[in-house]
Order: sequence, then C-alpha cells, then structure tokens
Amino acid sequence: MPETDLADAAIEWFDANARDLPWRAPGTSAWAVLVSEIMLQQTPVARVLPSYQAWLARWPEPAALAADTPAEAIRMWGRLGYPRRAMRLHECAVAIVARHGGDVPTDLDALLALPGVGAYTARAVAAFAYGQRQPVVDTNVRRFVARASRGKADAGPTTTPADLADTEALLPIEPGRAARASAAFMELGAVVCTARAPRCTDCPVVEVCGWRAEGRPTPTGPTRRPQQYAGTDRQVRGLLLAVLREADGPVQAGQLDLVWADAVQRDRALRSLLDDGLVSPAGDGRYALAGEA
DNA sequence: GAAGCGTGGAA
DNA sequence: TTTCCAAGCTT
Repeated sequence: MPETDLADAAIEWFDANARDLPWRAPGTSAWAVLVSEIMLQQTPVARVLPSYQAWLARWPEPAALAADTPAEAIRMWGRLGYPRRAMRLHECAVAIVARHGGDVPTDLDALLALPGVGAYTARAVAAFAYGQRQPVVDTNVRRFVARASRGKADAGPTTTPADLADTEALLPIEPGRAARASAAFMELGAVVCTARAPRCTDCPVVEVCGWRAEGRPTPTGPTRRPQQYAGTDRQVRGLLLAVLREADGPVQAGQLDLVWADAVQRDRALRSLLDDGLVSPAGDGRYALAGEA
C-alpha cells in the first residue's frame, strides 16, 4: 500500500527534520494555532515569527482581543500585509466569545463559519490544535501530492473537493498520526518539494515518488501572469493604511492626500477601505482605523 | 471561476 | 534592476 509508505516516510522524516517553529511547540493553544495560520496565509514564516510572538503576548486568548478595538488589531498587524486578515481575526475573537464561550471551536463546520477561516485554515486548526484526522491542503501540500502521489509536475488550478479527497486518501487512519502526516506533507512541500528547485536528493519519499518515476517532467500548462503591484489601487490602499496605522488617532483627509497624487485613484482606494471596514470616517473630515472613530 | 487583496526578501 | 512569489479567503 504505497499511500501508507508515503505518510510513514514523511512522518519519520518530519520527526527528525521539522523546523522548530513556536506554533508547533507542545501545549500550543488552539488560539495560538489559529493566529499562526491566519498570519501565515500568503506570508513567509520569517516575517510571521515576530508578529506572532507580539500578538499572543498582548492577546493570549480570544477574549482579550475581543475586548480591544479592531483599530488596535490592524495597528498591531503592522506590515504583515493583507490587513483585512487583522480585522477578520478580531471578528474571529468576537465570534469565538459570542458563540463558543471564548474557546476556539473544535468542530470543523464551526471553524469554517468563523470570519477569514476557509477550507485550509479550518482543517489546519482541527488537525494541528485538536489532533483530528482532516486533510490539510495548502499550496505546499497540493504540490507535494500532485508530484509524489500523482506523478505530475505541478498541482494545476485549485479544485478544493478533489484536492481534499486526494490528500485525505494519503492520511493514516489514526487521527494523531494523520495530523502529523499533514504537518509532514506541508513541511516537505515548503522546504524539500519546492516549486522552483525541488531538493529530491534530500527527499524521504523519493523512492515512491510518482513524479520521479515519470522522469520529473516539466510543467506544461500556461504560466500564470504575475500579479502587478506598482501603481495599483492595492498599493494606494497600503499607503493610506500605513498613514492611519502610524497615527495615534483620526487624521485629516489632507494627510492622506499626500501619499498619492492622483485624486481619483486615491479616493477610490479610500472608499474601498471604508467599504471593507478597515477605515472609518470620523465625521469631521477625518479618517481613522476601524473602531477608532 | 476569475479577480482583488500587501509586503518585502530572494532569485 | 526587475521579477517572482509566500501555510488563502472572499466576492
């Protein structure tokens, strides 16, 4: 049964080679796991580490964050990127207090119902915080499974139901071991079975790898155009929010005018921040982070 | 299903 | 210097 071989080899390798990341320490709370997972969405581990420590030092449990303002969450988020994650994490804390008595829920559907928690994050919390047998599928796991199990060069477009089923089929039956396999698959995808230059000589499953068996074919599909950033509304949003984040309270609109010359684009970006709930009008021509005015 | 959403370090 | 992209989610 090669599927079992894959998980067993991955777990054995993980036990000996896993990076010593703080959210993997024994006794890490479910809240800490949730915070780490949200921060790690599209954000490198190295940049998350200091923010993670600071966040949990200030808000060690959901109730503490829920009692603070969204503005403070957005400010504490700093330059991690995608600041709506900070707002959603605050909303998460409020929902956890309101719906679950302040404890991060263990039920998958309850996790999925939390703001900013999707198919990946919900299962990551269920598996890593609560030891459940859930397929945890992020970009690393998709790539690893596509190569090792299916012999493909890359994972192709996301097909969540199929991705979940394919990965679930690889998991050991025992829940704790399944959770460990999920962590191992992620780690392998992140540090060995990488997108650009996979380190097959260091891979513990190379003997049963379908991609290797196929002669490591190169990707065939059209490469996705890289996202542009310079000059986009996205950049302007970032500039506007940086001003508000670094201010102690509401700022004059004139202050915001300084960060971008094009008034049309600037106003559009500000309006989108207001629509997203990241920014609030102070009512006197000033603007502030949400909940601060 | 595609597009929008930040940031900064490595290639 | 420019390009690429890193543990996704929402609409």
